Amino acid sequence: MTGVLIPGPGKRVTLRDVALEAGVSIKTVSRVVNGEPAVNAATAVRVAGVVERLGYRPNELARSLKGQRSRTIGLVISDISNPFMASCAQAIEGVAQEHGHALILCDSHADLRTEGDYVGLLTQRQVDGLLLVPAHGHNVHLNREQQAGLPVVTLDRPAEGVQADMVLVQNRAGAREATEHLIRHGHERIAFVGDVRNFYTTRKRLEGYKEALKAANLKPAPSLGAHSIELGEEAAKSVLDAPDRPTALFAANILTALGALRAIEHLGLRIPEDVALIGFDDFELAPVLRPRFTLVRQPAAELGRRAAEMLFDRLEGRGRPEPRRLVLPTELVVRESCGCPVEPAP
Amino acid sequence: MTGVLIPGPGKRVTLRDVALEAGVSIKTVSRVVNGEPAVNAATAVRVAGVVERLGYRPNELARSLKGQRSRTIGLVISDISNPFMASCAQAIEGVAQEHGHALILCDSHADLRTEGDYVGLLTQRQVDGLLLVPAHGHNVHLNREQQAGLPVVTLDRPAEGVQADMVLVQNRAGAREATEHLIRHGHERIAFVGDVRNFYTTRKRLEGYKEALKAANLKPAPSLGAHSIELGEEAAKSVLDAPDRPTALFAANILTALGALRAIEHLGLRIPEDVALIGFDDFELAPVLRPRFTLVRQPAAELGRRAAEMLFDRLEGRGRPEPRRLVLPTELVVRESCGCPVEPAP
DNA sequence: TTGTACGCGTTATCAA
DNA sequence: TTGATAACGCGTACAA
Repeated sequence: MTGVLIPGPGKRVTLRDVALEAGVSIKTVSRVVNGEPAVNAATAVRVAGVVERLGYRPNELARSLKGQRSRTIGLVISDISNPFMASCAQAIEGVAQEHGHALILCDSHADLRTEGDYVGLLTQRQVDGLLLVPAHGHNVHLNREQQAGLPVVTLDRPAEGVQADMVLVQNRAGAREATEHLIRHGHERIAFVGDVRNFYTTRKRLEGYKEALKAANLKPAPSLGAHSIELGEEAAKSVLDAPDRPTALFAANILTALGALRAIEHLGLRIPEDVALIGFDDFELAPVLRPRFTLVRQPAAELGRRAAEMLFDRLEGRGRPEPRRLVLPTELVVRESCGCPVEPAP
Repeated sequence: MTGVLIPGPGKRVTLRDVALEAGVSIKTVSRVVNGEPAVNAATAVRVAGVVERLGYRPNELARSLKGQRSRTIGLVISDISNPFMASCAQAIEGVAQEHGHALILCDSHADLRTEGDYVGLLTQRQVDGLLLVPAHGHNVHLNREQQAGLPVVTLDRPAEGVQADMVLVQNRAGAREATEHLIRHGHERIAFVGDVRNFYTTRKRLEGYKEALKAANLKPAPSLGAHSIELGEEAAKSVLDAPDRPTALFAANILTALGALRAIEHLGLRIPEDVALIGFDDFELAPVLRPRFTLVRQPAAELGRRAAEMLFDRLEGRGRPEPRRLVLPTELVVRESCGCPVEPAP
């Protein structure tokens, strides 16, 4: 026995230690710790005292190994530094917390291979379920895990090549509504600046845009592939430099919205007098910009929350076995960049 | 060999299954899986084949239980939906990944009690180390874990009542530099709008602000307690409504910066002609605002990265035993809201 | 080169 | 009401 009272590194107190100290069997300690009924009140109190004094904490790893469930879920997200994703993640973390589960965070950087690696790692860690924002491509790695019985819920977009639960937002309807709003302002040449074409969200928003134009007998003018603010700026510039300059722009995500903003300024045009502008995907500063930014808002927190809840429905055995698909409404937040009258300062 | 190739739900393949199928002992399979040398090449190949065919994946939980290290670290962050924190988290996740560790994400919502609960949960899960953005208050719960040998690194601010490694940014120097910049523009009445006074970062920035004013023989005019955009707006309004209106404002964080922006507009003042403005804490839209926003930028990703690296230094036994403290430089990004000449559009 | 036996810390079974 | 003992899946020590 050393003179040191503070336990050295790595010396964790186990059930055995408590049992020894309290003069009972480890099972009795286990019972007390887990609040099982069949324990003499007196011994329970005594054991609880020792537990407290020694600072015993159950080893969750051992519990998991024994119990076949890790009380852990995995989240593979495409980019946590994206505020939209961060809000999703925050909501997910909250739901996991409520259900007594830990959340392992993985950032795939929207790379399919990285995503696959992460999914593998997570299953090795015996996660009880998986939430993911799938990278573009064929998410085959999910098949294997699903067939092994791992519940999977995707959010923001569906996984390809796999049948999984999913929670989406109304990309098509949202884009359509925004475009219709521009049409109602009298615009006839409305351009679309969007991200990479083979992204699910880009495609859907493009569809909505086209639908609206078609219904009004107008000609679509899409420009795709803008995967950064810079590319968005270039795309917007070339669109606005065309001979028959569009009088309105629909920027299908935040990157292109900001890029468009820069392009418009660079060209010396005014919003909304020369070019009306509507974006997709919320950002905190939208109401601070001048003119105030009109956009299609996505319910980020709710997206995360509902996806997590859907996962726990599975984990807790609720709901039908067939894949579920939930689509959340977007909201057109009308401010000024679309050409609507300036609100009085609040 | 059964006829069913696809394992049913929950039926995880174990070393035993592989061993049985390959006609070898468990240990031999283990050797093959872990790439240990002492294995006959032929059997190694055969076993590897079975591993592949059965889709065996080592149970990381069992490994951890045996090996006394979970290859998992915990991150307790105050608010993941804050872009600054999200960038930290992203960098941390990357470093964890590089070191083969999983990252458990916990959002304390800046609540001390929640933080304590999370720290407890994480140790129960046998995390190898802890990263946290401590909530305000006495972070006593850390003492216990630290004494049990758990490495802890805090970021953005120090923990109170505990000696732990930490990575900070130069709050004082950054604020001082910003204030000096305003002074150099000729301002003599420079107000400070900041978050809650007992926040470490608020205090340090306030100190820097005061230092700069004192050196110039000017009188400080701080307004504290602005813990939301709305409160920031009110604070800025009351400051700017005072009889001797300040000609410049230093907004000590992003919330107050946005609040100030609103207040200034509401009062019908112009930036920087009527009020010059400098903020603290970067945001993506700063260059998009008009006028372009001058601010003190914090190296969020580096903060996260360095903190994580510091943790792994400990985990891998590098470095001295005494607590380390790393302070990263901030950068004054001069744009227009401070009164500097308008840059030509790029 | 391969296999046996044990232990990691828990919970579950069954007997006392 | 309690306790010995066997799992959980893996790695380590030692034998064969």
